[in-house]
Amino acid sequence: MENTKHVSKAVISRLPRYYRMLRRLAEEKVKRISSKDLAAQMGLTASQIRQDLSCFGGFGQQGYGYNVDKLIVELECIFGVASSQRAVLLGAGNLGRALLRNFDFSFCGVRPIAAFDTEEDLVGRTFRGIPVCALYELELICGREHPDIAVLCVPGDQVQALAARLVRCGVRGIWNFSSVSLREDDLGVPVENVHFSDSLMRLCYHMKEAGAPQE
Amino acid sequence: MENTKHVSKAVISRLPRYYRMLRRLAEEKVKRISSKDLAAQMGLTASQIRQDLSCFGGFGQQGYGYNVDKLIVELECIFGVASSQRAVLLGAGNLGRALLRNFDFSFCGVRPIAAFDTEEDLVGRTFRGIPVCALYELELICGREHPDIAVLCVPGDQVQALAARLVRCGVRGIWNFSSVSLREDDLGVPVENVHFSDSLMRLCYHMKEAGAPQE
DNA sequence: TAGATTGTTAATCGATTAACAATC
DNA sequence: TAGATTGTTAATCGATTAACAATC
Repeated sequence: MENTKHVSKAVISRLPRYYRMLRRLAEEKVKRISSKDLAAQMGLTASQIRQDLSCFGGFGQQGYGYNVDKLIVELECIFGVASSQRAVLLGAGNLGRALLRNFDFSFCGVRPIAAFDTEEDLVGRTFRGIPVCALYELELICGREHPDIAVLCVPGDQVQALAARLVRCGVRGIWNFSSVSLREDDLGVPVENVHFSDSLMRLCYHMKEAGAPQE
Repeated sequence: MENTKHVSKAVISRLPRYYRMLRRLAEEKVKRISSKDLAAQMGLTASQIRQDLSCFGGFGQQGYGYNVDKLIVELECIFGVASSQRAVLLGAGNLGRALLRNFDFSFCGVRPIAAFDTEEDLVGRTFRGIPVCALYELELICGREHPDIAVLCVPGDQVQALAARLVRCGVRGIWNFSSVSLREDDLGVPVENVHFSDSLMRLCYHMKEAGAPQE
């Protein structure tokens, strides 16, 4: 029903930022906020915030602003946070383990249920209560547990084949940390590629720009 | 000199993707590529690629396309990859260690020189040859080594103060993996915030969209 | 009631695409 | 020379900002 209007990519990439800021405000016991104040805190315009939110409904109130807790719930609804997606993690190397141990999956409404690796020494161990299983058990365990999301932390050369295998296992979304990009068009399910190097290169670019003018 | 035209944010965020793709093509021994072929492989339009690159100069040749190796060098120039930035890493927890061990800093022309932590058991250890130092030595070591970039992998509540301290130590850019966003306007140096949760929430959004229509 | 602030419409601005002369 | 493909200009498209009536 909220699917009628097309929501642009730009809007979608701002929504998680709104959500983070609102969760922080809620923690600080802020009960209400105007688009004006929210904009100031986030470095955006009030107009843009109202425009973005109005894609999904009228969540505010004239003369009052937005109720922080209510808006959080609305955003969780938009993202499906409440529906608690189940995730499997592929590759329990340094990065995979760092995610299992440190990343707050529940913030996004995601719950890791198992990790997989080919490394003998890792299989059987658990990290924050999540067991590492042997990769050959993937089909078996997915058939039983029906995970929604696969988190890929494996070397780049294995990613393409593994992603296809996971889609056959029924996962409906892929969160890809490997160095090789995956494409939704190839796989048939939504993909988010996380490329650390892109971010670091952008930083280097901006540093170069910041350095150049005055010197 | 390439600083005359203003280059939009959208262009800057595509440049690292071009660079990754070209590096991959170079590995596969591809010597030349047209904007048309590059666009097809990346899911963009040829026009956009030519427009983007022309912000920085005429790197192609009519009737031929782009020389892959030459274009790689041009992009490295744009990002300052060749100048080899030196980085310190703050917080040698799971994520910090995962970066030190796995992430290919040199791909971006960055070289980690030291890590810092307050944890006694970590101080003195090395990861991939990078020593973990005590945090109280930060000013001393920065005074001696003049790092360009700080990589922040510390808990959210410490980030703001630590970032300011690093800027006083002379770092010119901050790569922030903590859950709290930093802003260039507050710090006076370029910042890249990496928010895993934003990416995962976007994935959840797209999964919800993909699921809704047919069912 | 008066003040504040929304949701929405219209105006502006910027980014992407299309077209094509230039030229390898 | 003919074919291919660039860099750039103009046209289109979309996203952001400004303005304001509606209303809490």
